[in-house]
Amino acid sequence: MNPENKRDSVLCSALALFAERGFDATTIPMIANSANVGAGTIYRYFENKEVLGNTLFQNYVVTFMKTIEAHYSEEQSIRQQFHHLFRAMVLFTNENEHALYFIKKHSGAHFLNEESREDFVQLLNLFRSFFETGKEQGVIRELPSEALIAIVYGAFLELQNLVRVGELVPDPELLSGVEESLWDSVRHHS
Amino acid sequence: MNPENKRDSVLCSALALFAERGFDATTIPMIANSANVGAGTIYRYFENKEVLGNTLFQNYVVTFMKTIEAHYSEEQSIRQQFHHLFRAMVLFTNENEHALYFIKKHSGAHFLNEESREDFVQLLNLFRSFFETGKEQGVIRELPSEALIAIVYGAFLELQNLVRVGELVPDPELLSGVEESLWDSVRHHS
DNA sequence: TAGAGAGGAATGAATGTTCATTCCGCGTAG
DNA sequence: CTACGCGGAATGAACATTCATTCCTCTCTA
Repeated sequence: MNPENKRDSVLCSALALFAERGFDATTIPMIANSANVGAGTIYRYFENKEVLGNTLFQNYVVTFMKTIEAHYSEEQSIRQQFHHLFRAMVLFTNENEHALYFIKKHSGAHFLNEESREDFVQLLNLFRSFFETGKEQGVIRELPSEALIAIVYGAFLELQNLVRVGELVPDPELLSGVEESLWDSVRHHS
Repeated sequence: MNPENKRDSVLCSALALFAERGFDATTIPMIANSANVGAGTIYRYFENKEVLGNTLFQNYVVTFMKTIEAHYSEEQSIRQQFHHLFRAMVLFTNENEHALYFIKKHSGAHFLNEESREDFVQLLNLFRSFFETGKEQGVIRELPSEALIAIVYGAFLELQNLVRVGELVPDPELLSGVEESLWDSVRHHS
């Protein structure tokens, strides 16, 4: 996001700081400072720190879902659907630095309100229904969908974190290697 | 850990709370209350909150490494070594509730001191050398070891979290299914 | 066209609250 | 009786939040 106004500037700085240090370890003055804005200005746009956190969380969960849905079609083979899911995750990560890591780090956080939690459940449901279909077709491994999600989601986010801190460079070769690895972890092997 | 004295009681309560809510969102009075101890008593045993956090972190990272090493032998085949690594992770998880999740959640936290960070690097090195050997033998997929670690570590911890919150029951069938899934994600496929 | 004035936006010092940490009086074991 | 371990109220620092004031920009007037 290129901050074109103070509100966006606050959101943008808060996202980076929350992802880096966590919600609780980030202070309002830090955010104000990083956004080049007075502390009071933040309260013109957000009722309080929690609202700011929830706004960010919901924004990005919804954006993530849209990214997935935009690249998704139930017509295709499960393998192709998986490819699109994976590409959507990569795309979202590229277009929204810090966002996926912020979501992951705070998906169980205490400051989240009901709406944020529901949005997150919906996101998981996208993945769940994919795996359910795959298992019905005998293409996906017979494990609880929760477990399959955890494997792909956990592995991907841990990788994304390495990229974030610069320990890994996401060139095409690495990406396709990772996609294959994750696919092998969830597919049915005969 | 069965708290037999006040110090252990504090450690035990702090571990559970840090894992649940995170270091920053956990207050000293919360810990004192949960440990059935006065707030001041905590300071008889730990210089301050950071020291308490680092003590826990180092304790469990070291215990985790010991658990792994106790079940490890370089003589065996890579597949067998992987099995032992996996069982060690499960074992450690069973014997030390909350501990692995605490480690994961805080492995990049700002309160960690140099020593804690070094211990964590050592832990990762255990995994790294396993994967390096495996790649040399052509048994493990050609991906950077960092990436392989992230996949196994990320997936396992996300799963362990599901178990922790009760969404998944770790029966033997599930465990061996997960082990196979993770093995398929890192092994070389011909 | 210049200048005054209104109204919204922005600021950061001031406020009240919450927390880590300290301190002191109490009880208990030796 | 004494000394050590303990609890929890007391303290001060750091924080989220508020608000009186300033600053900007647009508009209306002479």
